[in-house]
Amino acid sequence: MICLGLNSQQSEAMRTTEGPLLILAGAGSGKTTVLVNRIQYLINDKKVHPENIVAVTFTNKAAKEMKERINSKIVHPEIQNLTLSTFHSLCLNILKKESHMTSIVKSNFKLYKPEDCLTVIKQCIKDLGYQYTKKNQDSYVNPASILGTISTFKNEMVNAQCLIKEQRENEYQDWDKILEIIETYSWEELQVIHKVYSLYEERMDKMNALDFDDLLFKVVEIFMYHPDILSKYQEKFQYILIDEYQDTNRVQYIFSKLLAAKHKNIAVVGDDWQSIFSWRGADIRNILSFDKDYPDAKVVKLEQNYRSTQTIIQAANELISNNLNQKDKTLFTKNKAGEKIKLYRAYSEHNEAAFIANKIKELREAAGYEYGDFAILYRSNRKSGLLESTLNQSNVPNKVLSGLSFFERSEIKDLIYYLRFISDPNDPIFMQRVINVPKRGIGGTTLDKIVNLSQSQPLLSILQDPKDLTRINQNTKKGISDFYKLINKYYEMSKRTSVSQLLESLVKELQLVKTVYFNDDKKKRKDREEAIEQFLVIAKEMDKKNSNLTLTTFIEELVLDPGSEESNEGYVKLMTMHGAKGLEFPVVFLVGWDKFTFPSQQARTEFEKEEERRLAYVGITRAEYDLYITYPDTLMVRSKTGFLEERSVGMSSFIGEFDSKLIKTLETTYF
DNA sequence: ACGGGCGTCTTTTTT
DNA sequence: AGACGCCCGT
Repeated sequence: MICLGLNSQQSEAMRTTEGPLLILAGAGSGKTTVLVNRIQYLINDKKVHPENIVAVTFTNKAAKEMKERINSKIVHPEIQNLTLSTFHSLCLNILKKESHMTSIVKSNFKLYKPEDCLTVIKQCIKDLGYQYTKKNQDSYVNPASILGTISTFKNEMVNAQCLIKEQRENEYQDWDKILEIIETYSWEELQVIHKVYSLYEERMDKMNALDFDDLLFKVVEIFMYHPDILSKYQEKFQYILIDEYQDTNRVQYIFSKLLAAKHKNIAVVGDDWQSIFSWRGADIRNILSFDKDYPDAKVVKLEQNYRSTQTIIQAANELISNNLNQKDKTLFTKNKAGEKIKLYRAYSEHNEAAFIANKIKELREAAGYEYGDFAILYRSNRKSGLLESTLNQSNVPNKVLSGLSFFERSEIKDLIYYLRFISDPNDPIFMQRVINVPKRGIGGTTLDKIVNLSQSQPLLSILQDPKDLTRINQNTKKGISDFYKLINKYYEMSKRTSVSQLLESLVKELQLVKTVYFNDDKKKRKDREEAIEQFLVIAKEMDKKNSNLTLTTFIEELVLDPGSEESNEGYVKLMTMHGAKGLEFPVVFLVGWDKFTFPSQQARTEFEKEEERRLAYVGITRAEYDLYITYPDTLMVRSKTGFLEERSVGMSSFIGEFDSKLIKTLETTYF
């Protein structure tokens, strides 16, 4: 088969179907095209059944994009049997199928979001006699950082017991790395971590809850202890494809390795230059040493960039060449030199935002760009607010992506937590979020009492008859009773009605905007009503798509993929550089490239600094034609004494890392 | 003693 | 936007 439109490396990556294959795909080298072609080739030419292929991506966005391209390109009666999903949802499905075969997870487990886990952690910290507020106190334990640490250990397949023993528990652990992590903590810190981790495990287990990291960890445990189950999946998934391999962490790496052990038809795609998730446990060594794991691996390099101008590629190459530990490859393009990279020094963050708003309007009028051609990328979400409001003031249509999504809106969150509590009315975490929404006279103290009591008796029975709660006043009692009646009603209803019907009557009964958000101005209230209406539409659509949609499945989908936001055309897109990975835009603004914010002050080790540089590389290579880099000269910074002060910062060191001939410095102006 | 309203501080990056 | 501390009303 001659495949027009693929260069020889791309074509080779497509045709090498048997045995291990490493595809090193530079930015903009047509990676997704190759993957889709490869799947098509497997199905049409190699006659592989779609059900025997699994393609794993990192983000929902990537999975969605690939699905769309496969559906429009590949015609096959059983194409829906192809498994294409993120690591997490793949593992969720495996766990749901296998939970009855093993004691590793209970059937009917539920999934906790990070914020739910944080609530659990806080309670653990408190119950162990530490404090999670008041930073200056001796007994202070930072819940977020403990949760991060637990996540790190779970990614390394270390449970609480294994942590305290400090002994390798199974052959899949990378014990050197684990020791390295352990060494970053003092003995005292480690004791605290161990105590909280143990209690956290116990509580999660008791509530029958799994966190995101458990999804992978538990599947690998099942594979380890049930060879029959593993072999079933090895037979099913004979052809394995893993995208963004440079972002895999240990447990994902082991998962892939176990799955591929039998047939060894594993193709991984990645770019070590774009590895930006090590803070989440991603281990760049997984891609760097793929050829050591599979000595007969074939390596294909996709080095031609089809996305960007010469200038952009040259700048990106010069920047990344400052990193030492990386695979030897190049990135080149046959595209035109194009525009120079524009550099703008702003007086302040306001001035920076105003410049961008102005420039977008100007380019749209003078250069024929649409609003949808622009993207503004920042290091941290903190930056989105100012940019968003400045663009709004200038009447530039825009959308903040990947930040606070639709499902993060508080009225939608209220409803989701109601649904979650209805789906499991014995869950104290879900209850806490809704018991006093709207106000029912139940405050922190009563809540604590209820939660404490729920350790020894079913939550629902406490709410039904709060006789064991000491000293509660009439008003509070009434509130609890009202809440119980409400939940009980919908709990019963959920057994019979569809998700959307349930949600619809819940929305009608709660009247959230009237009862909770009555203090908002008119416009905001209308906005909330519309969001709720939109949520109802989403529920209806999901009901329609899946005629036996259960409340549990509905919730799982929302938890695991809350960002199913359409990348709307006609809007300027705002997102983090992390969020922009895999995307491309005709015109890109990289904002906040000042010394203080980028590279991040938190990045202290050489390794972390290199990761910041890779992030810069990702940012630069998102641009097709026109790239703007901006930085504020002064920044409002909180000093150590706690006061906000204006500090003069200056430009990021990264800007000096590429040839100044590539840069055109723009004049600083007031707007 | 308890709930609720209001002011103040803080926020890397994400499945 | 959320979490938390402080103060006032019941």
